[in-house]
Amino acid sequence: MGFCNLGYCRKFINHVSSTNFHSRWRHPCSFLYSTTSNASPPPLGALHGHYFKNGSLQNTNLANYLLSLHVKSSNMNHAHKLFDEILHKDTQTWTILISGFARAGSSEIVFSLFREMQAKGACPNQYTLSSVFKCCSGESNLQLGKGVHGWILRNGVDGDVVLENSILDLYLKCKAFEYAECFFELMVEKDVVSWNIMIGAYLREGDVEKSLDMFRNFPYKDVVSWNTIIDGLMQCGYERLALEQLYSMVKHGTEFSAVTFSIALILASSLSLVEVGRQIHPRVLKFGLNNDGFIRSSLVEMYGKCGKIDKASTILKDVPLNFLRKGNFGVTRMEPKAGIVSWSSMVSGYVWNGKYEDGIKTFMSMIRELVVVDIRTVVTIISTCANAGALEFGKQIHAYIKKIGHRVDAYVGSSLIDMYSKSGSLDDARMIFGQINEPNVVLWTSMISGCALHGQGREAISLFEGMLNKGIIPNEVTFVGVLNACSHVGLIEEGRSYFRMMKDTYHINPEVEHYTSMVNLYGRAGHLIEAKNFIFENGIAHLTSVWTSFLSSCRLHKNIEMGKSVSKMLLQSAPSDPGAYVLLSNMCSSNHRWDEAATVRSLMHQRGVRKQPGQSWIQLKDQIHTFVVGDRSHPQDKKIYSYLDSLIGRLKEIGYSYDAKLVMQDVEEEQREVLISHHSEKLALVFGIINTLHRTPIRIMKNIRICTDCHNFIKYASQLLERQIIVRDTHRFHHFKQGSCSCGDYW
DNA sequence: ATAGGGTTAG
Repeated sequence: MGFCNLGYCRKFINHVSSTNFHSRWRHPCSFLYSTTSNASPPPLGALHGHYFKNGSLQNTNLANYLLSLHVKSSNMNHAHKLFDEILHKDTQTWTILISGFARAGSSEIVFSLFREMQAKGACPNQYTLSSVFKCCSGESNLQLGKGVHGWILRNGVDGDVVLENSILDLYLKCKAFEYAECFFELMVEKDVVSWNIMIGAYLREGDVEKSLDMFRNFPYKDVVSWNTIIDGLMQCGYERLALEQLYSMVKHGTEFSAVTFSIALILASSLSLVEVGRQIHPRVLKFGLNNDGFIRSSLVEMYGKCGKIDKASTILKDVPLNFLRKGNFGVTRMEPKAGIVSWSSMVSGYVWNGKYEDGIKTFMSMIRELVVVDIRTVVTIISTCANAGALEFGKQIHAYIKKIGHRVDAYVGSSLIDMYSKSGSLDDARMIFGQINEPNVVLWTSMISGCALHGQGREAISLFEGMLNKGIIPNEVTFVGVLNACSHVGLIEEGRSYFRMMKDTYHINPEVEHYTSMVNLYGRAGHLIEAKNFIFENGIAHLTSVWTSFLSSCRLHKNIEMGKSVSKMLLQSAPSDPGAYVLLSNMCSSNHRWDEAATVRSLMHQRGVRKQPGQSWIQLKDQIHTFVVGDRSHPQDKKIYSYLDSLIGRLKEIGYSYDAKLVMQDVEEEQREVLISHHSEKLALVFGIINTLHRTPIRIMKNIRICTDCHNFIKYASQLLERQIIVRDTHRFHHFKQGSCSCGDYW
């Protein structure tokens, strides 16, 4: 508490008072505008070159003005270049650049500039300092923040309410609550921002009562106060309460801001109040806010949730590709933060529509255009790569992180571990994990889940034990990983005891995922009775997912009677879920009960239930190639099919036989054999074989589970071709090598 | 120049 007393010394440092940021902001070149009021201003690049040539950059004021123009148009790479050319840098020069990078969220650059500035003997002013604090808050860099705060107190820099707010925010973001509360009490001048910071901080901590209390007792609420409380309540899971506040905001007469619209749209879609969302959309258009990245992404999410995918993708499609082009005057300019989000939502939107390729390509072109992409966005994209299983793109982004010199901390590391393990490279995931020594629960959980995904049950368990030894408290996600690990390897006893540990030692209430994992554990090991008892003992018989898992175990262990009774029940209670139909039909056909299988299929057809079309994809260099069953759309299709036919023949010679039973398709019976030999994973595999060098491992991703025939086929292929073949299905990875699979045919 | 919208693991 050494520097709790905020009696700033009134000693003015000369340059602080003499540097009036705002008055110099417009002044030096204003004549440019007055003479050409209607014409667009000359391109900034030309101005820059002009001044460079005639030596104007020696005039610091003029150079600063030019610098500020670059920063205002978010052209940070130009700004940085100009900055290097300015001969005599004053405090303002540094401040303009630093605040620009702070606004863009490039904290690392801000920190290094700040250090450089101090080393060069330029004295930071309150504007520089609030930018630095903003970055410290963003990165939760308490150490640096404290140091700078100490420096302020030692040097008696005159602070204003803005600076104090940024300090307050720093301590709250770093969870130094006692200190922050004391700081708040002692603030000489508090404004609405100070209150909003406090209210927001309590909500982040989940202290709804305290924040609501503060909010209600605060008479000078502005639109941000309302946004904060509404969004915070929503984040804390109090969606109804949030909606109430939204209504009182309207009653109160506070005008909506862009943020309010964005929050309201998310609220509407999370409460499934599609009508509310639809009412908001035209108002968004009326306010001209449809170019706001946040709002756009909320609209996409809302329409996506209510099944209007077309509408959502239209909203995405409206974004011109040069929307975010930064820099010159003639082009639409956006606030950098919103720009990054809009861009990021565009990438996510593509992914959400299954257009991984477009999404990641957009990212790559963005990197080329923007020098600065903040790390949060990068993390979002890494998780996109993880879900797409796009190893090559993921690697490029990993390289990009190295290039910009960002430290791989627990946050970034977790997403990289997830990306590598979901893309099939557990070794790379292990390598990242080995490089980070942080007792972070998410970090450890990603590694545990990665092992589980690859069937490395023992490794997952030893990681989990290691984590406990380090004193890291596991959470509910950790247990999902651990239980999955047990169920993939059939470690019944361990699974049971970890489930108990979760409830008794860590007081975590099991969620659907944990229950499903337990039912999976018992069921896959063939303990069907125990699985059934578990379901009833835990009162989870109303959950569709546990029965679906149970049903798939019935199929695995060929217990057709139990399977049938469960399916019947499922077809009644969840008639629109395709899972039960598919499983039941497959179970019937694999037991040669063709008629019953056909009945199930026609019932499904009658009820208009459609199964998710199976897709497989494989990445080759910069492209993802996607295949569906019987796909003829690929440019190499002739080559693929003829190779596939000859491969089937060669595999049959070494023992592969076509497995007739199984896998439902919405087609006539006689087409069955043809179809099965043209399953999407076979096409993707052949495409991979043709286009890569001998012995290169092949990685294939699938959006549904791999069928028995394909599993068998790939086993033989891995033997014949001496290739490692890695397949990711919805549940786990299969590593095929020399004729066998890492799952031990247990999936 | 400070606060609010998207942010890693199931």
